[in-house]
Amino acid sequence: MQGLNTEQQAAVRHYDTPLLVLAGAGSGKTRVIVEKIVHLIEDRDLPPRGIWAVTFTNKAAREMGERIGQRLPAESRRGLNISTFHTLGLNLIRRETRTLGLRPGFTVLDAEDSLNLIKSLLQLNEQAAGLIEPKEAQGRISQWKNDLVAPDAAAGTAEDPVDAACASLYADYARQLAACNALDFDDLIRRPVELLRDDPEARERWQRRVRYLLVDEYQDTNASQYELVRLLVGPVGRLTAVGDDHQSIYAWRGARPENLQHLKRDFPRLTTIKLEQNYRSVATVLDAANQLIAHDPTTQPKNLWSAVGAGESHRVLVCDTAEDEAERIATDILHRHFKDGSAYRYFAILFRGNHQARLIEQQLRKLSIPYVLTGGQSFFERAEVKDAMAYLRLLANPSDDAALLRIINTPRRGIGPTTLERLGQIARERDLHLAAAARSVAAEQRIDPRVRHQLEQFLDWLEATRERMASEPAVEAMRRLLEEIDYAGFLREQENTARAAERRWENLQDWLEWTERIAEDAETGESLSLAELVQKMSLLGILEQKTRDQNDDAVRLLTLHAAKGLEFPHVYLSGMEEDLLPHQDCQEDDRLAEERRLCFVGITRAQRSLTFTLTRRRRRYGQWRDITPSRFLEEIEPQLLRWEGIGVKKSEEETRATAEEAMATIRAMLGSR
DNA sequence: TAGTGTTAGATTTTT
DNA sequence: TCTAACACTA
Repeated sequence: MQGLNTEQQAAVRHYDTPLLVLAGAGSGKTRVIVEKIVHLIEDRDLPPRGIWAVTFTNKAAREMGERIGQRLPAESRRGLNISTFHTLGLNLIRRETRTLGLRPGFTVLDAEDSLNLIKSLLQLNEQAAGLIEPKEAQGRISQWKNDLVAPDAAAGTAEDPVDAACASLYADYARQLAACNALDFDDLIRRPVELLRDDPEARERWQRRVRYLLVDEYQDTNASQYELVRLLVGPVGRLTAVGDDHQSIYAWRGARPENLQHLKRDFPRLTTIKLEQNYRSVATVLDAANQLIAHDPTTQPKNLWSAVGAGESHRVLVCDTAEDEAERIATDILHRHFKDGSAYRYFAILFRGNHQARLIEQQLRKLSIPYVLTGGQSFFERAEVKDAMAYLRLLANPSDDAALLRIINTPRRGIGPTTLERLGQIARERDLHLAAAARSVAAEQRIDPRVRHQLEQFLDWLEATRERMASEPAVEAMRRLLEEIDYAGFLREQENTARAAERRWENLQDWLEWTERIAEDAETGESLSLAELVQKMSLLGILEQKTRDQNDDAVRLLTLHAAKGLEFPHVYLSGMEEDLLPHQDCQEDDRLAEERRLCFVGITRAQRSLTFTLTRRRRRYGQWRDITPSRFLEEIEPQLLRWEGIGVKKSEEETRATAEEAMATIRAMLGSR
C-alpha cells in the first residue's frame, strides 16, 4: 500500500461489491491492478489460481505479469491467471473442447486466413457473389459474432439485399469453419459465452474457478466480451473493472464504451472510484487535455491534476507542406538531442494515419536520427512465417483447409488452381475436408495421373511427418521439414537477390527459436503438445519479440492508436489539421467525439513537453489542398499555445538554411567533445 | 505461370 | 498521384 494515494488504496482494498475504477490517463491504473492482486493473495487469502486478470494485448498481459513478479515470489503467485481475453477464451475452449463439438487439435484462423476463406465462399455463393466485397463481408460477420447474433438470426433481421447476402455468407462461413475444425478470433470469445450461457453446469464450474476477476481497459470491451465477464463473475460479481471513457478510441471496431455504464445496471451494488491524480505529466499538458476533453459531450467529466511540475506552453509549428513539417520535427529533435542532451528514445512523433510516417521517416533518415516505427504491418505479414505456421497447423489439424490451401503448392508441387478447384468440388459433394478429398481422388481416375501422383506423394509425406512429430520435439521436426521441402531453395527461387532470400530464411530461423521458447515456456515445465503449441502461437504473433528487442536509443514513430498506454518525455503531435484529425470520414457526432478522444490520448502521452505541428497545404490524392487547422486546437485555451511560423512562408532556401544551421550546431557540438 | 494492363481507393487494428 | 490487387494474355 505504500506510495498509493487515498483513492488508489480504496480501490485496492475494496472487496465485497463489484468495483469500477475510472482511471484517468496516467493515474497509475496498472499499479492499482497489480497491488490489488497482491492484496487479494496476501490479505484476503485467495488462492492465486482463483484470480483472473484480463487485458486486451499480449504486451499488457506480459507487463502485468512482470510487475507481479517483482512483488511476489514465484511460489505465492503460482497458478495466477493473467492473459488476454482471447487467450482466456482459448483456454476455456481447450478444457471444454468436446462439449463444444470440436475435435482436439482445432485450428485458430487469423484474420488473413479468415478473409481467404470468405473470398472462396463468396465465389460459390450466388446470392452474395459480386454484390459485396470480401472485406466488407468479413467486417459484417465479425460484427454479428461480437454481438452474439447467430447466422439464422442475422438472416432474419437483414434489411437490405447486401445485408441478406452477408447473412447467407455468414452461414456458409460458419459451416465451413465447423467442417475445418477451426475457429476465428471472434469465436474465442463467442463460443465460451454461448457455452456458459446455455449450459448451467459449465457455468457453475467456471464461476467456481473464477474467484475474482480483474479487467483492464474496460471501455474497450465489446458486447461479447462484456457478456463473458458477466457470465464468469456471476451474480455476486467479484469483479474489478478498470477503464477510462476518455480513452475510448476503438468504438469503430466494435468496442462499447457504454459498457462502463451498463455495469451499474447489471450490478446494482457497484461502487465507483475515480482516479484523477496524474503521475505522468506537467500541469500545462493536463490543462490542454482537460480543456479539450471538456468538449466531449459523450463522456463523464473528470479533472486530471498532477504534482509533477508546472510545465511550459505548447508550441504549434505551422509548416508550409508535409515535407516541411517532417523536416522541422526532425531538426527540432536533433537540436534538442544535442543541445539538451535528451536521448532519442525520449521523443515520440504521433500521427493519425500510417501514411504520414513516410515523409517523417525520410527526414529522420536524412539527418541520421535513429527511429523505430511501431505498428504498421510489415513483419506480421511475412509470408515465410505464415507458410511455416500453415505446415504446423496442417500437421496438428488434418482438416485445416486454409492451411492446406496455403502450402499445398508452396513450394511448387504442380498442384495448381484447377486441381484445387476440382478438389474443392469433390470435398463439397462428399462432405470431406480437402486432404480427405485429395486422398479419395488420388485413388481414382478423375484427375490427371501426374497430378494424382503428386497428390499421393504429398499426402504420404504429410502422414509420415505427422507420425514422426508424435515422438520428436516439434521444433526439430519443423527444421527437418523445412529441409525436406527445400524451403531455402524455394526462397532463392522466389527472390531476385540472394540477400533477400537470405533475410527471409533468417526470419524463419528467428521463428524457429521463438517456437522453441514457447514450446518450453509452459508454466508446468512440461512441453506442449503440437496442437497446444500451434494454438498458442496463433494468438501470440511473432511481432511480440521483435518489438521487445528494440529498446535502443531511437525516436518512436507511432499512430495515435498505437500510442495508447505509453508515455514519452517529449511528444510531437503531427498533422493537427481538419480532415486529418478529426479525420475526414469522422465528421458525424459520435465519430467526431472519438477523434477528439484520440487527440486527448495523444496529448496525455506527453510527460514534459508537447509540440503540435500542421501544414498550410497538403497533397491529397494528388491534389494540392489548402488546410484548415484542427478544431481541436481551438478547443484549447490560446494562452496555452505558442504559435510559430504563422504568416511566414518559407522559401526553399530558408528551409535549407534551417537544416544547415542544425547541422552546423551538431558539428560544433561534436567538435567540442 | 509470369508479365502486363486496369481499376478502385486512399483511417485507426488486436486477437 | 500512387499503390496494390485483380483479370487477362502470351
